[in-house]
Amino acid sequence: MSDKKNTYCNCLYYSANALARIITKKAEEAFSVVNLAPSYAFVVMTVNKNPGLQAGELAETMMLTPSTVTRLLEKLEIQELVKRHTEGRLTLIYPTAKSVEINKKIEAAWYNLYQNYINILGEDTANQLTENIYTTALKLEKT
Amino acid sequence: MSDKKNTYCNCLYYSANALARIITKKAEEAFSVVNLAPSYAFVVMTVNKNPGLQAGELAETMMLTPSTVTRLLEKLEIQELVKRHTEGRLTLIYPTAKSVEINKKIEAAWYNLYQNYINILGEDTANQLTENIYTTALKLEKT
DNA sequence: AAATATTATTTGTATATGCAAATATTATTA
DNA sequence: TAATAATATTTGCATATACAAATAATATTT
Repeated sequence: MSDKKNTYCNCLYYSANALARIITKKAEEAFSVVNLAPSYAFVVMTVNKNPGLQAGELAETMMLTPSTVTRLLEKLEIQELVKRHTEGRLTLIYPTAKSVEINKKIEAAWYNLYQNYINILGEDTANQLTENIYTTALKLEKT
Repeated sequence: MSDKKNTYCNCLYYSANALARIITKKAEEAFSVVNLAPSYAFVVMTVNKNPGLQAGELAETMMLTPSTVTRLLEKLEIQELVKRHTEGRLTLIYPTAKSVEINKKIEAAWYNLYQNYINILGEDTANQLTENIYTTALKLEKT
């Protein structure tokens, strides 16, 4: 029984995905107050902070593929939470009245998410792990 | 620019998902030699090692929801890589000739995945991180 | 300047995953 | 023993994400 449980826990693929699913669930709860799935909330925050950002830059920042970002932007545009402006082959993204209006709520939700998991993990532990995970992602990405 | 990159890297949701996507891509490559997406490969390995395993146990072991496991099993059954046996309200899962036959290949692929990332990260570092991620997932799950 | 290569974005399609509800079975209580 | 509760699995539906190909625009070369 516990054999089964422990067979794969030393596999980074397995562990990383398990953690991602669990923390995503928490993030969904946290951002539900603004009716946004977490990645959408991140797009809105990022665009609010960087008006005129290129779609490709956003993809790189979020470590998502361009096609995924296109899909996120499509849906956010329908909700009037971003505005796309095509300039030549570039797509520049801008905040909207609505996105600016809810920005504080989004950031508060983000903060609540943070509080939630540092309460469980401890702040230093959580921060160290997060940084470790991030730098690992960067290392593996470059291969 | 690098502001944008660094805004979210201290968020566990963001980092964990980024890492999961990247390592999943590597896992997909590794398991492509057996034409299986990683989660399917894990199911096959697990069932080969634990014949008669319950669907729910498998879900718990893999930290996936029961419905997801049902979907995985459906598709594996079509490919004759598992056999489901309904006993009352339980579903017991068994290996097949085919799944037993490819088990060594799957385990080799798994080992290659491991070699791949420990080459980049260093074995001890990778193992420590993996364990850290796993125990964190467990902690957060229980909340 | 025309031809070609590079770059940025979008679109068609596929898939993994989960939630909530439905179903089916077993256990418990009255 | 009949009624109810608990448990295990499956189904209907929704969604995030990616790959590969298509499109469109700019840069480079000849």
